[in-house]
Amino acid sequence: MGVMEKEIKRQLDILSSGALEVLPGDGLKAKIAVSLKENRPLIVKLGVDPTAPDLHLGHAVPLRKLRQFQDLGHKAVLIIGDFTALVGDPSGRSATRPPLTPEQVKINAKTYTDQAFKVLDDNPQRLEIRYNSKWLGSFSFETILKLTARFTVAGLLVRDDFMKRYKAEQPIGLHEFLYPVMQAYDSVEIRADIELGGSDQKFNLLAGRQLQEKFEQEPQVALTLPLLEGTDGVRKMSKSYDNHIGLTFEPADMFGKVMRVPDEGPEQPRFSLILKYYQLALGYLPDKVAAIAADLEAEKLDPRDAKEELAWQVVATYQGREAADAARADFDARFRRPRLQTVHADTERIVTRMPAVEISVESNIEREALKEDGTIWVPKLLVLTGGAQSTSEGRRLIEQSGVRFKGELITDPATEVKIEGGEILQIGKRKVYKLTLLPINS
RNA sequence: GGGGGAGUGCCCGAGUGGCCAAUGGGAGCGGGCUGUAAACCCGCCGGCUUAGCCUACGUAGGUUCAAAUCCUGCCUCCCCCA
Repeated sequence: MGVMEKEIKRQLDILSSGALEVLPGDGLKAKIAVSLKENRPLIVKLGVDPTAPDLHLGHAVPLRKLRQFQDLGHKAVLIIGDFTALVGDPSGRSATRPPLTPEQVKINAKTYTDQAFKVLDDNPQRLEIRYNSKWLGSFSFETILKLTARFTVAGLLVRDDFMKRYKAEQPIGLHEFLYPVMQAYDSVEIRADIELGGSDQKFNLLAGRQLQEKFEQEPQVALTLPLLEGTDGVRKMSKSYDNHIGLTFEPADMFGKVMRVPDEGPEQPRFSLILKYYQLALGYLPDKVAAIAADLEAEKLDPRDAKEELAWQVVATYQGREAADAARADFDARFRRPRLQTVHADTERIVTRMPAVEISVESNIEREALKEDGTIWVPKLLVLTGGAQSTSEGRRLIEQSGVRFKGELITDPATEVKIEGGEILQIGKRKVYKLTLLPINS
């Protein structure tokens, strides 16, 4: 095998790892070959819809793949779909999604790129960011007619979710047909060699190929990535399923959420989900993933430790190493060896993230929460600290043995405690507060 | 333009006059257990210093001793025909 062939194979192995589909099957190999022969980087497109400001680990999957391309010297082009977002994203369940204002889109796009830069290489040689309103926004109706004439209704109806909805007699907005068209045009505009997307994007990616051909460009290769399961280990990660791990979550929360992901999904090989996270959420190269898999299999690596490392890496990426270290120490202290009861004496030392809650004498006497002698009804205290939404919830927590004040279990919802400052209040396993008493006039 | 259907707690969804703060599932929360905030088991899951009271079933009225349930207007959504 020649040097060239070896390099092609190396890149192909890395880039196709973890991919769900590569269409056409040998397309990626051909693109890499051309890239090497002509000594030019491939243009790799990833489209982003700035409709939702909250990004989660699932969104990071294509970003990781994009990064792999960058690391091999290729050029990532991030398309911010600000134009499509203005129209309002019709795909999926949430039927009434109000069109966003330009300001919102701008803010969302900023949030997105801020997060994306934590994964991507921001070297301008390797990364370009384009807003599709730049070209789509100025299209005349005539241009649109010419564009749409290149697609047929039957062709669009082939699309899985359109067909399903059509058969199920669910509504399909006319403008929804234009989505693939717009996205396809983006590929033409930037002359994409490869476009990445989730499995739900397959159709749109293929539409790009179709349109590029009409514009006499070499059609792009569509590379789809599997959807990452959420913290339930079953359904795809999504905010609407409440199983997501947000990229902006508090470090401790983020760490815990990763730890909480099951080792494997139902009826899947052991540890498959841990490995999937390594591969997709962290973008580990195939040989490293294989090594972890082997160690797990041989019981050289404890699955708990594998997951802990995973959690650390995730937090480190988005929140920094220090935060990751702290989150890990915190997790160990709270959930690992000792039960909380026995460790309580040391809680203050061990628990790294312990929000100090200031109880203001002045404002709370006015609200009749804190009495003049410094005592307070516990359910009220729980609300003041933010540990409970309502005194009713506070009551429940107490009734269910979830509340400790100065290490002592509170069992009666009517209990009042005296606050002098410095007391530790624990609510459940996760919430620990240190109370600070603010004197009057401070 | 015409005909039909629907709006219930964070989400899905039962409930068609009193037994409804409203079945069930999911999410969430507390406890137990544990390598794990997994799995599993038990409990909670509108508010209120809570054996009681208040507010709630799109919205505004009405019928009734009594309404999520019946009637009317309005709003929103969906389907079919054109």
